[in-house]
Amino acid sequence: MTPAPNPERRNERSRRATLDATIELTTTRGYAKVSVDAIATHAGVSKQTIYRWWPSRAVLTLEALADHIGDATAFPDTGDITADLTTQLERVVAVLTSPIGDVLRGIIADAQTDPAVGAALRESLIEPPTRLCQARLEAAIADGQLRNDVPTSAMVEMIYGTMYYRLLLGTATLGLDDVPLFIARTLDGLRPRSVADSAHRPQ
Amino acid sequence: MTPAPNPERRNERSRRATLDATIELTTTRGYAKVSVDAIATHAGVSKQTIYRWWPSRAVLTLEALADHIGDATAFPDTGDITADLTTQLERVVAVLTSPIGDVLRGIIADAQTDPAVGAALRESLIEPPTRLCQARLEAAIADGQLRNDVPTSAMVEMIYGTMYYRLLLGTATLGLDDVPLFIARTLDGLRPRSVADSAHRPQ
Amino acid sequence: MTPAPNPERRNERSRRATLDATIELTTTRGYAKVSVDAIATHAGVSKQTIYRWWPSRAVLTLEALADHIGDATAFPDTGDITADLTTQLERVVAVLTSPIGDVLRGIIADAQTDPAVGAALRESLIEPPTRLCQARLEAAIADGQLRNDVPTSAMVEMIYGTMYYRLLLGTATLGLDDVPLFIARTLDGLRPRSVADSAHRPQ
Amino acid sequence: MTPAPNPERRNERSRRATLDATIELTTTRGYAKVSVDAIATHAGVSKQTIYRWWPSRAVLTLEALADHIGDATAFPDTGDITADLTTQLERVVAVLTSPIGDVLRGIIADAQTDPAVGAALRESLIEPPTRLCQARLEAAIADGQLRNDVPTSAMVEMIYGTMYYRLLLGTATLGLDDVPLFIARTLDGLRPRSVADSAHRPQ
DNA sequence: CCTTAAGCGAGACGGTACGTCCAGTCTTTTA
DNA sequence: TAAAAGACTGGACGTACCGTCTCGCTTAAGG
Repeated sequence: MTPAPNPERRNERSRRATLDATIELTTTRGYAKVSVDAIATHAGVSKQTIYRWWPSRAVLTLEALADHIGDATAFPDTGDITADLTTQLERVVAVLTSPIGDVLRGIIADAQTDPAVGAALRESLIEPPTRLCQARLEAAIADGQLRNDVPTSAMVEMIYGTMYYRLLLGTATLGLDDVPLFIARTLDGLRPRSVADSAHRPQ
Repeated sequence: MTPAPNPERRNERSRRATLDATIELTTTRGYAKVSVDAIATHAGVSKQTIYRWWPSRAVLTLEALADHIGDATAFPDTGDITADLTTQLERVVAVLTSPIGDVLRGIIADAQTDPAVGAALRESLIEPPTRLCQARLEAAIADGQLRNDVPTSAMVEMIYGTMYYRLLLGTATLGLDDVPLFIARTLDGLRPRSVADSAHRPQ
Repeated sequence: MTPAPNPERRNERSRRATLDATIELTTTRGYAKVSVDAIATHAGVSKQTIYRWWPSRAVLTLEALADHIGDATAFPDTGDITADLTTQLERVVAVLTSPIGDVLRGIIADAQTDPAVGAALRESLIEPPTRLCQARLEAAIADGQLRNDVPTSAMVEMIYGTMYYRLLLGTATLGLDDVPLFIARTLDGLRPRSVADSAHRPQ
Repeated sequence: MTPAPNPERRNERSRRATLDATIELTTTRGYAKVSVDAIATHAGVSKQTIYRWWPSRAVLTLEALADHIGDATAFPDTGDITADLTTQLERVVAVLTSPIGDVLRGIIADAQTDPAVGAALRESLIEPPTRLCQARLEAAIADGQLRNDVPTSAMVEMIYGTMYYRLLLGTATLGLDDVPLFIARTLDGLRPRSVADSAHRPQ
């Protein structure tokens, strides 16, 4: 094992060039067609330097992606949970349907093989927005806009689930227009409104 | 281009051996660690024969999976949609949490790169059960158990979305116990039942 | 082992088509670029039929070549050995410098690997003209035009050696103009004529 | 196209191991039965490294051969051209009749197909000894031991021609005993000594 | 005349080697 | 001691042929 490099001596110029080249190449050629060699060459950086600081192409790309997107994902709070979720999800969909979305799909693909990628993915791209979303949902529960007997983690899964389902399985296209419908249906539930709600409900 | 082989002259023994070896190897070693060479050797079949009938390891594995699972996915209809969905989803989860689930994750990963894999995946593993599910949902709508203003395709996405979200992003484990909750929450909706339902609903 | 086919039942049309296709393809594409598959397809013949009657592509090509050239290699006898050798060698050089010569080079190449090819080569293309040549040389010896203490087999090697040396090693081009020189030098010997001939001769 | 490796950074250990393994395998198993994979494995070297430095198995084997033989082919000069040629040719025949000779035949075979192999063959194995031989012949001409109206290049072809003819066409075995005869006959010429030499000579 | 056995076209098959590509490690030189 | 440069091992890829095999179809010979 290499004895862990000293981050203080790290060359910022190399780091920058590597991240930039990664974004540049993956968004134009497609994640799968970009080799570490290509990134190194394009960045004017040695392969060893890349492997010194990142364990794999997927993790590197993940960092490049996070760096590129920034964390300007502050969740709006207008008081109306439907409106706020819509605003936020539209931003997410906008990203997912851009070339960046394809890169993300490639990373998710690699995460199926390499647990470290999965962990890094959740930590850097999935969980931060999730936490903000859950906080907003908690507020909506406190407001009485959402029921209090469903954990917000489950709510998040319901909200994002459909989107990723389409993205990864390709069963349908994903567009900004879909967002209000996703949210409405998730929040509304599927059962007819008039009859007693609990009739067919188990547990 | 190779001039398209004649399926009538195909050797069934080779086909069987290939599919069996594929299941055997992918479920034990893990999809990502199985090369086409290994499958060929293990099946006592030549690599060329594999490439003659399947365009890629992913499509081969997909067919092996479909062959292995069989299409005994008839949807139950007891009259109670909640119970029937539960029965069915539990079967699905049972598969997804077995070694087969890991293989499927590998194929979904490859589908992100190769559109042909995505198409084959949808056609052989995703859409057939989906169609059965939608038929059952239509019946439930006719029964008055489900609202009639949401397309069944959207219902399917909501039902399966959460499951695949967990499976592919690894945000939480997936177990048989989760199924009733997934279904209950999806069918119930998230908003409190007492207040006017349409207040916050857009569109 | 296949139990030896019955030549009487052989299909002449297939034989012809195979030989013709072989000549056609090898002379146009080059021997090395012609596969048995290609010959079979081009001849409208099955591969099995080819392998039933010929042990290898090289032997097939050899037969095709012999069939194509014909055995019109009667050695002239005008009484003048120098003139006759020149006539004959010019014919040989004409063949060797045509596309056929390239095919022959390919066969000689294969003969280095497969002794059966070597044997067939000698038997069908090398030895028949050699025998005629030796007969003519015997006559010349009887005439007193050639010394009688060198076996005609050795004479043949000297006469053809230079030609094949150039052909196979590519040290120089081979042309009709070279023939008279080859012959003159071979027949003359290399030593100055005036001094006593045996001075430096061993044995 | 691969961007041409830098010879200065070449790993000598890999080079040595590759050349040694090539000699080892080709001389024991026979040139035709040795694959690049086998050489790589036997040398503990990756196939890519072999292809980085050599364009083909034939060229590699050629270099291995040249490396193995060394260039200790200094031509003797005792003043007696017959004796010197004999000494030298006996060395050549000794090599050609050893396992090395079989390897060389394989390379000559490949040279019929691949012009690059032919060029490399001439440059590394054929021409250097040829040049030394020609120099010795020039000296003999100056001595008056050989006639001055035949180019030494033609003399070389006559001297080596017979040998290669036998080697490649297999018309007769090649042995050390043949050398004095080859040389005597070549130097003597074929015509009877007593009569006027130029009688039948054209040109 | 009718069967029977061979040759045949077609092409799938097991197998071997090819030459390329990329991952990840190691080595050398420069700053 | 980080970094650029790039050669290295290792392993999978997909392709090309080889020579064998299996399948129906045709065709000639012998009962």
